[in-house]
Amino acid sequence: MTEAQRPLRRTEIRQQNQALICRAAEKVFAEAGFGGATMQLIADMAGLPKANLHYYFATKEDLYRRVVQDIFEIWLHAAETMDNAPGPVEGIGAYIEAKMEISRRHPDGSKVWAYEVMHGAPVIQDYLETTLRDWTAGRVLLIERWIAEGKMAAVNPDHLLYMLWATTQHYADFGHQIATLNAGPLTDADWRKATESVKTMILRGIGAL
Amino acid sequence: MTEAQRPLRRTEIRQQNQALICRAAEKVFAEAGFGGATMQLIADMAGLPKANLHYYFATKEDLYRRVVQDIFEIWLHAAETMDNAPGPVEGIGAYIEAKMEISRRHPDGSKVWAYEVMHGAPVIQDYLETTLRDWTAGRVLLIERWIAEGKMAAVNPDHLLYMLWATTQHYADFGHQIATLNAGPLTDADWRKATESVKTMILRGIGAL
DNA sequence: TCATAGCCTGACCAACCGGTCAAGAAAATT
DNA sequence: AATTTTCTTGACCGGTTGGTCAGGCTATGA
Repeated sequence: MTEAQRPLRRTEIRQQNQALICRAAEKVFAEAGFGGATMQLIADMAGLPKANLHYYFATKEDLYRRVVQDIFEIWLHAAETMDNAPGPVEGIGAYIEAKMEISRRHPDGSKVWAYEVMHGAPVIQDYLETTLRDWTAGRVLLIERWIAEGKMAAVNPDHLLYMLWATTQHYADFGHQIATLNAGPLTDADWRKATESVKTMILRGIGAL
Repeated sequence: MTEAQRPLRRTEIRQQNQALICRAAEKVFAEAGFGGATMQLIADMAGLPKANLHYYFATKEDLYRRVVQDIFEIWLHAAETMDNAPGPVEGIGAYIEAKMEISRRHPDGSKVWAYEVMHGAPVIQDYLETTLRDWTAGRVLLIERWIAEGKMAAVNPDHLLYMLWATTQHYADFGHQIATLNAGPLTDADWRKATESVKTMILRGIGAL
């Protein structure tokens, strides 16, 4: 990426190459799944010899785990938008916007996550049982409080969360299908319209509008 | 399955073995993706020697294509429930119920479809551009008529369809995640509650309730 | 009963896979 | 400058994969 300047520092080389490999791996894993991806393909995509990948990541599974964890981090970080909101219109509205933005900016990451979960979550099962479960439980309490305060209808909080995840991630995971029906990739305006549609339908669906 | 009775007819043998192989393939493709699945695994799952698979399906890709097409058929058939309905409450309500039932009965098929689309739909691209596009266009007209007749709010029909697909298929594709958060697979009552929640939120979301 | 056509399968193969390794190049340290 | 540590890479390996094939087996039609 950056043209060859002065010799790079050791730590820089490490970080830069690891990031380069992760980016390439994310794309290949998204396009082919774990089984269909090959280290050679990832190496070619990154512009490095295959043996160099194994210098930074001992096994294909280690590299895959790293990619999945990176996505989970991004995903969790966006989830914070839901907190500190006075009500569902602001909280859930902001969460939808954040998740739609991730679907747009990190479609490959979203796909790898989908692959992983569909596969039975062999790598991130513990995350599901700890971090995700805790986060979900906290958000359920938040939603129940909003319901008790009369700020939204008495919907089932779990299924509301599933709907939020499903709808927003669909624009990444099934982006190819949407692009085909749309006769081309979504434009800026398309994404704005999609986000607005999702927000309106869901917020009205939970009686918050 | 059926105990060895009288010798089977030729056509019966063909149909029976092809169905057996397809069922096994669906499961393996869903669990491992196209790249991760192996003909040996599918053969073991079907209880047949690997060479026998190649007698009925020339290549792994042929078998995969058949599995994807079978799912598409089921999917399309369920889509008919939306027609001949007086309004969105009946039409979309029935469609949600049908799709939730498919997610429950054919979770593996749904996952293979998801894999295929995430992969860029190399096998069913033509279906997307013909059959699915036509079906979608027809349903968009139907929804626009309902809107014009004042039976529902003026939502964007495309994004409504995406939401329907995303939400219902999520219960199949991300079933493992849901089961983990739910501390176990969904029961009959759980599925009924899920279907009701989805129906209520979406129908209210489009102003049909 | 016999011939034919369709079904079955163990053994095999070339291609490819993830991963190793030794030897060299480059940077850091002394 | 010398030495050590980290980085780089072509060549290689055992194991697995999709696919083949010859030859045996079984139902069917005459």
